[in-house]
Order: sequence, then C-alpha cells, then structure tokens
Amino acid sequence: MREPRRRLDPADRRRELLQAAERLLRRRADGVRVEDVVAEAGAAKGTFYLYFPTWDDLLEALRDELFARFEALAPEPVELDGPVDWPATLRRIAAAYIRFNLEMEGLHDALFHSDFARNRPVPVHRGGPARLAAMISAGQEAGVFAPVPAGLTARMLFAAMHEAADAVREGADRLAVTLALDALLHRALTPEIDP
Amino acid sequence: MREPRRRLDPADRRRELLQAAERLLRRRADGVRVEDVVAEAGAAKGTFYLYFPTWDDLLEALRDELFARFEALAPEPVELDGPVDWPATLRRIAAAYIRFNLEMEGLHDALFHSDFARNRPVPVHRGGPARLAAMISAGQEAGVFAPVPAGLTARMLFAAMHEAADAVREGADRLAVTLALDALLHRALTPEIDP
Amino acid sequence: MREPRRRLDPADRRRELLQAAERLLRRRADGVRVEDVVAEAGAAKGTFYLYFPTWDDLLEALRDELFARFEALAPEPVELDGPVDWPATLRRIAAAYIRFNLEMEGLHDALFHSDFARNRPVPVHRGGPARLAAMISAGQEAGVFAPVPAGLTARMLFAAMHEAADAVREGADRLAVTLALDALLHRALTPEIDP
Amino acid sequence: MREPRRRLDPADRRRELLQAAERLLRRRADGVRVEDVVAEAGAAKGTFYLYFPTWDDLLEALRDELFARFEALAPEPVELDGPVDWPATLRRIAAAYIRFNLEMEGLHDALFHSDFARNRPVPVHRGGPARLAAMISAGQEAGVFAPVPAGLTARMLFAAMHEAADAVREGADRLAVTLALDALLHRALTPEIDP
DNA sequence: AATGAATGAGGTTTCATTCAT
DNA sequence: TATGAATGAAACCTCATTCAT
Repeated sequence: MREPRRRLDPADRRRELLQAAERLLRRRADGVRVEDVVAEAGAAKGTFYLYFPTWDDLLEALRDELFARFEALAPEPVELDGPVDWPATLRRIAAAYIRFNLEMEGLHDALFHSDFARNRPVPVHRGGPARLAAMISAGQEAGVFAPVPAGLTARMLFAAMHEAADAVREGADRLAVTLALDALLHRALTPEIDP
Repeated sequence: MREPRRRLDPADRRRELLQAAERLLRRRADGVRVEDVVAEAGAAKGTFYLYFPTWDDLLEALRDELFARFEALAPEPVELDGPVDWPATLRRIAAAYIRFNLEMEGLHDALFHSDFARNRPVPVHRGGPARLAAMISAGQEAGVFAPVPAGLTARMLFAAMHEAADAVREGADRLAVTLALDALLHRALTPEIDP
Repeated sequence: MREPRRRLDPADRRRELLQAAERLLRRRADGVRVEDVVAEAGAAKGTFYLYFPTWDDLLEALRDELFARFEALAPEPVELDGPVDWPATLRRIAAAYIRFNLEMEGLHDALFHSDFARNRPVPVHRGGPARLAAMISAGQEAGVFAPVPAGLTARMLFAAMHEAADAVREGADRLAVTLALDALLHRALTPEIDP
Repeated sequence: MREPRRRLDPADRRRELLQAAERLLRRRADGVRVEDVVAEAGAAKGTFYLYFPTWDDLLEALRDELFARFEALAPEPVELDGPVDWPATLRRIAAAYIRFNLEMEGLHDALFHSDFARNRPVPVHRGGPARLAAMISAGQEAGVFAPVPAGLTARMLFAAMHEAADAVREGADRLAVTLALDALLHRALTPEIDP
C-alpha cells in the first residue's frame, strides 16, 4: 500500500527536490511550503533537510542554477574572427535577460522580490552586474564605450534592466520597453558625448 | 503594578504607534512583531488592531508618511524668476534621494525589499518614478532633455537611483556613487546624443 | 457633525437596546456583538453596560420578555361559563407554542440552543414546564387527565413540544408535526388506560 | 528540562488527545481550551492540529465515540428464541440512556447543550432518535405499539428522555423520574388507546 | 447618564525545523 | 539515507468588558 522508501543517488534526489520546487514556484511565488515540495518530489519531509539545511538554501540553490542557465543561454562573446561588437552584444544580452526573466514566472518574485532576496543578496561575482561590468570594461578597452565607472554603472544599468523586465511583467508593451532600454544602454555608454 | 490606562486622541495614539514601529524598524528591518510595537508604544495588543487592520497596513501607513516627508524635503521646483534648470534639479533630487534613503536605515529594507513590497506595490501616482517622469517631461518641453520615453525611462532611472543608494548602504564610496549616478542621469537625458 | 449625546429616560434607553438586540438576533443567532447592538440602537458601547452588567444579562432580559409575551398571547383559561376543556386547551397551547417558537427566528437558537441557555437555565417557575404542570394538575383535579406525576410529565412533554417545533424549523411538515404532538399529548394524559 | 519527544503511532496519539479532552470536559464543560488538552495529553499545541483541524472536530470525534460506546452498552435486541418484548426493551434502553447520560458528567453539557451542539447537529442516522424510531417501527410491526408516526414520535420521546436525564442531573429523584418516563413511554405507544 | 478609546485574555492556525525510529 | 510524527514560536485576530473623560 505504502510506497517503499525510494533510495536514490543523492545527486538525483537533490535534483528531484529542486525540480519539484521550481515547478511549484513557477506557478505561485508565494505560499509554497516544504511540505508541498516533498509531496511533489515524492519524498518525506525530513529528507528535504538532508539536502538543504534551510528553505532559503533551497532558494539559493535554485537561484544559482538559474544564473548558470542564463550564462549558458547567453554566453560571453569570444573574438573568433574579428573584434566583438560590444554595443550589439549588450543589446542582445539585454533582450535575452528580459526574455529569461519573463520565462521565470513565479520564480522571479520568489527569488528576487522577497524576504529571501534581502536575506541572501546575490554574491557580487555572480549575477548580472558582474557580467555587465566585465562587458563594459571590455568595451571601454576596445574604445567603444565611454570611460564611466564600470562597476557602479553596471550595477545601475542592471537594476534598470531588471526594472524593465518588471514593467513588461506588469503589462507594459514589450517592444516599447525593449526600445527604451536599448536607448538607455546606448546613451549610458556611448563615447560620443562630452564627459 | 499595571500601568494606568492612557486615553489619547485617536490621531495621537495612531501617531505613537507609527513612531514606535518606525523606531523599531530602523533598528532591524526583520522580526519586528505587533507585540513589539505595542510594547514600545506603551499600548495593548488590541489597540494596535483598532488603528491598523493588519501589519501590512501599518507598513503602508509608514511608507505613505515617508513619501510625504521626502516630498516636503525635496519639493518640486517652481518657476519663480526665470526657467527651471532641470538638469540641476535632477541632480539635486538624486542626491536628496540617496541621502534620504540612507537615513531610513532598516526601514528601507522593511518597506522596499520585503514581501510587503511585493504584496503592496507602491501606487503608480506616488513614489519616485511618477515624479521623475513629470520632471523628464517638463525638461523635454523646455528642450533640455532628449525625447526619450518619459515614463519608462523614469522608471528605469529610478531603479538606478535606488540601486545607487543600496550600493552606498553596502559600503560603496558615497561620492563615487553620486558621481556615477549623476553621469548616468546626464547621459540618459542629454539631448547632445543622436538617437 | 457628531450626533449629540442623546439623553433618554433610562427605561426608554433600555427598551431601545433590547429592541435593537432582538432585531439583530432574529436575523442571525450567532455573531451578534455588543458593538452591533449599540450601533443599531444609536448608543455608545459603554452605555450598554449601564443597563446590562453582561451580555448574558441582555439575553436573559430578552428571554424574560418573550416569556411574558407568550403568556399574554396564550393566557391561562378561566372558568367563565362552565368548566374548562383541558384537553382542548392543551392542544391550543401546543399549537400556539409552535407558532410562537417559529416566529422567533434566530432568537430561538440564541436563547435556547446556546451556551447562554446552559449557563442561565430557565428558572423553574417561569417558562413552559411550570405552566404545563399547572394545567395538568388542574385537568387531573377535573378528572380529565390521568394521575401521572404532573411536574415531571410536564417537563418531559414540554421538551417534546420544543423538539416538535425544532422539527418544523428543520423542515418537517407542520401539520404532521402538530398532529403527532397532539396525539402524544393526548395519549400521555388521557385517563382511558390502565395505569 | 524539556520532556523528550514522544513519538507515537498516530492512532495512539489521537486516542491520547481524545482521552485527555474527555477527562477535562467531564470535570468542567466550559472553558477547556486546546492548550489545556495538549498539556493534559503531554503533547505540543501544533500536535493537536495534526489530528483535529478545529476544536469542534475534537468534540465531534468525542461525540461519535460516545455514541459508539452507548451502542455497545445497549445493543439492539435480536430475536433469539421467540419474539422480542419491545415494551420491555424500550424501558431497558430508557434506563440505560439515563444512566449513561449521567455518567457523562460535564461531557454532556459540552456536547449536547452548547454552541457546538447547534453548529454541528447530530447526523440523523446517528443518535437516539433514529434508533428509537427503528424500535417503534419494529414494535408496530409486531403489533405491540400503536400506529403513531414513528419518526416524529421517536424524536419527541427522545427529547423527553433527554429531559428526564437532565432532571435527574439537576437533583430530581432518579427512581421517580424513571417511573414517570416509563409511564410516558408506555402511554405514548400502547395500542390500548383509541386514536 | 453617556461616551468611546483601551484593554488583554482567548482562540485559531501555520509551518519551518527537529528528531526518534 | 529515509521517514513522518512532533514541536513550538509566531502571527493573526476578536470582542466582552473596563474606565478615564
């Protein structure tokens, strides 16, 4: 009658829990409980804590995985034949970011607009700002971006991108938002202006 | 043993509760409970619910008050003698915003990086983005700002200002942040760039 | 703006409170609060307690009044010309009781099927059982009722009447219930049976 | 300092909670709280809600159990050798009912004269009236009871039994009450009366 | 006699986390 | 490694009653 205890490879079990949590959090950012996750994953409550010390650790693992997925999806450009077109790359990344952000559904709020987000800030080396800063620096070295402070500017522009995605999520026209964001990124970094 | 009952004018009692909550939330954004607030305010638990149906209603009242205070502190410019210098006004507001934001201490996180912030979004007509949009439009009419979309750009720039303040809060050098923000605002709006 | 304090003759004020409570309790037996009553009566909360030491005292006053009304509505028969027809009187009273009971609406549950009913039992001299006992005794003296113990029998028969009314309230056919009750009353008291 | 956690089979834990509640409610029908029950049962508050969604669900479980106990104590008669003596059976059940009722102590009020009793009426198929109706029908088929309406009469007679028990509880002489009840039951059902 | 702000005990319920098995 | 019963700290909210005015 009762399911026998399912012995799994730890890595598999962990993945099942993460996937279960992701499925549920996509549907609703709020009100997903440990109990729901283990039910969805076909595990027992205590098992959860063998893999994640706390609920927030699960969220952190989920966030890490999403960052990894985004990096795979929008990889750093490499100079294969000829130099990189940094402004175009930036536009491409911005569009990819918005798309990715929207595809997250409830996950987005759970991970980025929640008490969790406050209690576990994204480590500086991960996440969008760091990548953006690297791109800005690269573009500056290539002479296509103005000499603004790369770290701080990246951070502010990333916040702007995030906000742009939120605007679309709240119903703003996606094309208009993308254009406005592209304009902002262009203006923020173009060298054709007196400092 | 028992404190005598303090009968106050409702407006006073409400203010005392708000002030008590503000004091506690400044110290720690997290873990302040109704019980703590009434203890701090010298009131009984039931009294709280006479003035605020739920905890989030208290936070909302607090947020409203902060907006009002900021508006008093950084009022809209008026054309007294001669036209307004919109770019300078913008810089002034940005600096005021960062200062104000930092002075909020724990309140900032409790009101703007929390589940509350998600569940009770700032009404569009209140808050920074709306004011910023109005300023951008005014500057555009005066011909000193580029014809970027005012609403979306305001929203993104406000996010950038917010992020700038967070950066200072996390230890970034305040002057550097202010300069980077000013540069961003300038570049985002200056008409000296071809679209 | 504010209603001035309405000074009333104490008896009037008390009556207004009682009537307000009756109105509300008819609508819903449950969940009527002191606050609702004073609002309905146009009085202040504290005023309630000038007239009724506790909520249960209000209910008791209401119950007393209902008893009085029932007694006025179905008065004891008097021997005007010729002897009283006790069995017919009993049937009449039973029908009147059911009618009255149904007309009470929510009051019935509030007064007779509630914690109040348990905490404040009807004083023995008031209420149905006492009157029923008097009628049974009178009928016994007139030789038309069997020599059953009047007090206990009255108590049990009154419970039966009450239950009959509840049955109608719950949807049983009123005529059928009345007939069944009449039969029970008749059989319980008729002398045409060996003891 | 802290008691070690007692892990029980759910059925056992549930039984312990029910027994603890029964013990307390026997002593006093009023003012027993979830907290009292878990203290008496040596469990934590949250444990209560693992087994009973609300306080009333506990009372309902208790009531179910009491019905079951009464049914075990006063089982339906079966025709072993010769026909059942229905009038005698009825007297036996009535006496058993009164005894059982008295043994309940505070439980009786908590379960049958309370807001709970109103909010969770006894399901028609359980409880005394249904059994009584079945007995009356059986006796009618055997020709030993008069052709009164079985369902309604059962309901009224059960109310009378209940009232008889209450009378004893309030101090009436138990023998006198039993005799008066037996007389009522006899008269209500005997065929020796013309309809 | 009247007001209505204040009280605080009470009860409900939820869930992340622990731990005995 | 796995289980799932048990825990208990919160948080929520209600409302009869009190009492300063």
